[in-house]
Amino acid sequence: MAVTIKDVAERVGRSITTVSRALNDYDDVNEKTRQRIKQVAAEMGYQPSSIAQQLRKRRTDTLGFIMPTYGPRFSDPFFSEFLAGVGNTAAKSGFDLLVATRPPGEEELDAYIRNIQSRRVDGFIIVRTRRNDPRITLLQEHNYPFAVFGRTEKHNNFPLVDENSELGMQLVVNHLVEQGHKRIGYIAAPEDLMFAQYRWQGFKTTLAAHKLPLNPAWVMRGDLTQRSGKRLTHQLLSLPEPPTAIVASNDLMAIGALTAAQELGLTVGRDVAITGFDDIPWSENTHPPLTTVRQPIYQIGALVTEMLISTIHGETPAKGRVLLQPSLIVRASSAPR
Amino acid sequence: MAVTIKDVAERVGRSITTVSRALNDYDDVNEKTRQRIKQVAAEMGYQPSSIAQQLRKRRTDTLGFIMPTYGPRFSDPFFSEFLAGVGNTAAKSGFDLLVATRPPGEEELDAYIRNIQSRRVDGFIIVRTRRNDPRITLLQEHNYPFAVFGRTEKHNNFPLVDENSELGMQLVVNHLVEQGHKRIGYIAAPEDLMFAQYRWQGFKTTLAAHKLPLNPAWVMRGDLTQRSGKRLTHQLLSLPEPPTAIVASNDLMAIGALTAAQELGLTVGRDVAITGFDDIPWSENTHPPLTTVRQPIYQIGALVTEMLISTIHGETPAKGRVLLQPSLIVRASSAPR
DNA sequence: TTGAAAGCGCTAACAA
DNA sequence: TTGTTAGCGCTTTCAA
Repeated sequence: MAVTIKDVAERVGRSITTVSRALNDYDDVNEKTRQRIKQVAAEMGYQPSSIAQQLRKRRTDTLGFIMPTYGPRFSDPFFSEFLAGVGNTAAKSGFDLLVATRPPGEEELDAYIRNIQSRRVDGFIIVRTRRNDPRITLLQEHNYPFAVFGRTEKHNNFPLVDENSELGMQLVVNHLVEQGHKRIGYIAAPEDLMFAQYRWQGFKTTLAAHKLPLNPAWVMRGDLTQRSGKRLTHQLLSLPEPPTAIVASNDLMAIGALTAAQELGLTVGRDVAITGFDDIPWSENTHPPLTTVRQPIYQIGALVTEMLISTIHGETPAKGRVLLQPSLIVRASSAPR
Repeated sequence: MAVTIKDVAERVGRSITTVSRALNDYDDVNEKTRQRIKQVAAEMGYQPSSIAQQLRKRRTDTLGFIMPTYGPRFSDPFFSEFLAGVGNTAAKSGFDLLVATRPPGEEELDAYIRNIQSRRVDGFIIVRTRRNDPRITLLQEHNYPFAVFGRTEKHNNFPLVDENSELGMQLVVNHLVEQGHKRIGYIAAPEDLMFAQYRWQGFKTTLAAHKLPLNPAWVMRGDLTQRSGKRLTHQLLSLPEPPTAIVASNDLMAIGALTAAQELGLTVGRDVAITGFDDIPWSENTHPPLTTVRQPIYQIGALVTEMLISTIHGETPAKGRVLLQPSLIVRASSAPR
């Protein structure tokens, strides 16, 4: 059995109370006593039971992160990088990270409710916001701490980090127009995702600013996977008057689009331009390398986590609402015509 | 404040004990009483404090998964898929999942020690075994439950799942030989990783079986990243007598190799064959699509988790040691010459 | 500077 | 069938 504070107390010949105070650096402990206690505790390999501490202190020093996933074979690279940002930052502040995966929907919300009611974690990290995000509604109703990557359609009166996707799309479209493209197609993201809105807005607005046509036949909606990017691109490029450039709203779909274009015998960059969004690590290793918009996922994860921890500590986060400016990464998939 | 068992007890006019027993379906509770208690508990939104339960029951129903990661921008797709397998399986058995990321080394081992001593989790999932894995040594010394994906150099007297990499490499080499290749290069994985050993063994042995030469100049060692695959392939293909086929010991390095070959103006599949290992999701979307060996990562994650949970429950896992048979996925990167 | 005692919320042995 | 009691391991009053 593991060594408890009682074992240490008996060994030192002091009370449990004194041991606790010594170890927690209270200043009403005799310096010699403290040193001896610390030494013995170390020798015995004493480590306080985190469970007992949690019960007593009424906090868990644990963050909850429930990843919204669809199929089992889920491998959106977004998550591993974001997770690293969250995990490392949490660890730095002495927080643990409780992770779960749930498909968006009832089960997902149940998981939140159970974790709230059983006080399993001190707060939640939310990602991939939806237009009317039930997770946020729930958390606000319960007055439970959380911090978010992404905005929602409503108030947004909570700690959040988001990236300025409208600007990102503006950069993409400007770039394509400079390359001489006039017929630009779009592969949108699922409508309920908030970032789909912003990216689409940015696309539409910038197109209009250039007085370019927005042919409804050139607009498709995918599900963020390569598979759908590939399928939709096949459709786009088989139109009687196909677009000369295809803007995908994430990298995964853009990668699928590359495949589709090549299957049709086209040379991407020369015959058709394709762009992505996110700058996932392998977008620089696609063939040709992918023009895309950079989002610093790791840093965003870190930032959101800092905000959550501030909130848990009862502080108003130093930066309550951060909007990051993305940058365009031009690669060969949108080479000059 | 959250509702406790005491609140429910007072509301029903029964003792705390009775409420506890009713809710946990003990059979020594009057059926009417039980029904009433359950109903009231539901109405009040009562959920037992998991912390208090953990303290009392002396188990946490939580699994620990410390991911060995190098740089911060870590995005090995292996992990997200494995994590999904672990997470979903754990959830199915009522276990939570505590996740952390640590670079292999002291800090990593410290994290294990602290989690063991503070009894934060009931057991650990270990991945990416090293030849003499200090994590396993530690866990065995402390007699702490764990289950492993991968073998080690020594006894392997613990619950493990691994895939038969030797066979996998044999399939790869046989395939390349059938395509007429005689000069086959190899990009190895970091030497301390156990799977590097098996894959290398499989490669070497099969080459010898075909009485083909193993030119030391054709063997390179990478760090699993695309970047290193690319760099080493540049070197391999710049040799006076370059190999006509390059076997990479994982997909990420193979993808880097594709890029390098193309930068040198070669057509992969025709001028040079390149193969990977893992079948990560986007190996089918590379250009050309990558010939590789399939590992069912998600299922492996699920299987390891089941083993760990059995071990925690004090059972000997039904299958204590599983060796999965991999299969070769032939794609265009190794088309006939 | 130290210790006794209470109590966080729950389960389980024991008694009634 | 129900309730009383002890106690999991810790922190924190309060009193000495």
